Amino acid sequence: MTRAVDRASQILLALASGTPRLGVSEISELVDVPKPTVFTMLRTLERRGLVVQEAEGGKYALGPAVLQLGNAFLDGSELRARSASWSDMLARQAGEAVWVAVLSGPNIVVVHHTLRPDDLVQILEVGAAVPWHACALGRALVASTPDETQDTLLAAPLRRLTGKTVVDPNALRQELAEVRARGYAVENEEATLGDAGIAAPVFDWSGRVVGALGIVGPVDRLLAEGRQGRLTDAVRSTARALSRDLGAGRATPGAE
Amino acid sequence: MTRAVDRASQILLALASGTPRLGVSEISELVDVPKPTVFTMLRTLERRGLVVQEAEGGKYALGPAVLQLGNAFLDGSELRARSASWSDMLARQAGEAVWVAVLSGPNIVVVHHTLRPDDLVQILEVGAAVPWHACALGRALVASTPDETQDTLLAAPLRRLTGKTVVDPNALRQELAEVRARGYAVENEEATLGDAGIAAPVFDWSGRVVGALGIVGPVDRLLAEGRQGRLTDAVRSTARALSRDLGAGRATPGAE
DNA sequence: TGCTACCGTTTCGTTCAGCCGAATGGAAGT
DNA sequence: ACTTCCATTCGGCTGAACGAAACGGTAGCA
Repeated sequence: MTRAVDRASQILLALASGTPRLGVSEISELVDVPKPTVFTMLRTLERRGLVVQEAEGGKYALGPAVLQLGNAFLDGSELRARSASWSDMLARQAGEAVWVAVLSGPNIVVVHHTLRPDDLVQILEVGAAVPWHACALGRALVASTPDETQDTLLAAPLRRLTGKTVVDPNALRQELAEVRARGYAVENEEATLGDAGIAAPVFDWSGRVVGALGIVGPVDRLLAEGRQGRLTDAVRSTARALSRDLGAGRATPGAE
Repeated sequence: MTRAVDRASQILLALASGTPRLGVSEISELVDVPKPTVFTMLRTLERRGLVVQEAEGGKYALGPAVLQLGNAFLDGSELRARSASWSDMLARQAGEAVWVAVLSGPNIVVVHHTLRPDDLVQILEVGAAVPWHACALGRALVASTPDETQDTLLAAPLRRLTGKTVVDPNALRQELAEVRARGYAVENEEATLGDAGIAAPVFDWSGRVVGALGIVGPVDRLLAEGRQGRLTDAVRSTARALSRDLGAGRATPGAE
C-alpha cells in the first residue's frame, strides 16, 4: 500500500462525498491529513485535471478528467453493455424504470438506466449512488457476496434516508439471509418516500455476483396486490437471462 | 508535486485511454514505471474502489468509484446545471443535438447533451471525449484560452481522426485566431465522417472561458446553404445567454 | 478603520515510505 | 517438457513525503 496514493484517493473521494467545493483546511479535517500535505497533493491532482481550483487562493473541486475516468469505466463495463437490451425489454414489459447497478464501497452505483416507457420527464440516473442497505438493488447484490464482505458492510455506519430505512445490522443480516434464500429483494420507501424497488442479483461466468438488476418506481404501482408477484417474476427472469448472457451457469445461486 | 500521486494519476488515466483492461506489465510500459511500483499502486487504488482486478493474477480495470467521481463532477458543474434549459431551447430551435463541453487535457469532454428533438435512436454522449483540435467545440473553447494554454496544446501530438482532420500546428493557430475574431467555430467532417459542428465559447463571471456550446449533426443539414448562417446565429446567441447566466458581463470576448 | 481569525501557501529539516532490482512461483504457449 | 513472460514478493537504500511553523492575504466584525 502506497500511503501517499491512498491519501490522495481519500481526497478525491472526499470531494465526491456531497459538497462539490472544499477548501484545503476542510479537506485536511475530513481526511485527517496536514494542510501542506493536502495542498501538495491537490496541486499534483490538478496537474492531471483530476481536480481544479475555482480561483486563485480559492476552493477545490473535482476536475473534468474524473468524468473521463467515469465514462471509461462505463465503456469498459461488460455488465452495462450486455444489460441494455434485457433492461429495455423489462422496462417495456413492466412499464417501469429499470436500473442496473454495481457495488462501490458502501453504495451501489447505477451503471445502466432504462427510462420508464412513457413520455413523462425523467432524470437519467447513471452514476447515481445509493447506500446499499437502503435499496433493493443493494440488498440483492450484497446478499450474494461472501460473508466477509457482508460483515464489513454491516460493521460500517449505516445511514437512515427515510423514516422507514432499516439500519439495525442484525435485522439487515436476517433480511440478507432471506433475500439470498428467495433470490430477490423488495424495498418499500427506504431510499425515497413514495418509491419502492424490486431487484435480483446478476452473476458472471465464475459464479460471482457482479451486480443487480431491478425496477424502481412509485410504491402504489410496484407493490400493488396482484402486480408485485408478476413484476418480481419478470425481474428475476431478466436478471437470470442477463447472468446467462454474462456466462453464468444454470446452477448459479438465485438462478434456479 | 507528489511524485507517487502523479504516477498513480497517470495509471488511472492510462486505464481510461482506450483499452479497458491492462496488465501490470502493460501499464508499467505505458507510464514508464517499474512493475513492483505499478503493482503496489494498483493495490492501493483497488482498496478505494478506483481500480478492480478482473480475477486473481489477472488484468486491471477502472473500478466503480471512478463512476462516482465522474457523477459528482457533473453534479457539481454549474456550467452543466445552467446549460440544460438553454441547450434544450436551442435543440428545439435548431432541430439538432446540442452538446456542452469543457476542456480536459488535450480533449474536450461533454458535460451536457440535449438529444435531437426527433424519435430516432440516439446515444447520450455525456462523458465522451474528443480531441480539441478535431471539433468545433474544442476550437471555440481553446480559441478563447490564454496564449500559453494554446501553445501547450499545439505543442502536443495532434491525432488525425478522419482524412479531413487538420493537424498542422501553424494552420490550427491561424484557425484559432480566426475563430477568436469571429466568435464561433465550424468543423466539417474532422471528427466524424458525415458529421459537422458549429460551436461558440462560454464565459463565466470572471471573463474566463469555461466551456463551449454547440450543435453536432449531419454535414448536409448543418452546413446547407442558407441554413448554416441561421444555425450559427442561434448557437452564438445561446452561448451568450448561457454566459450571462453564469455571470459574464456584456463586454466578454465573443459576447458582443 | 482597525483588529482578529483563519484561510491557502511557503519553507525547510527530518525520517521512513517509496522505490525498484532481483528473484520467485505460476500459467500460457509451443 | 520446455520456454517465455506474467504477477507478485522481498529487502536494502535514499530522497521524496511529511508536517510544524511561519507568512501574506482576506473576510468578518465591532
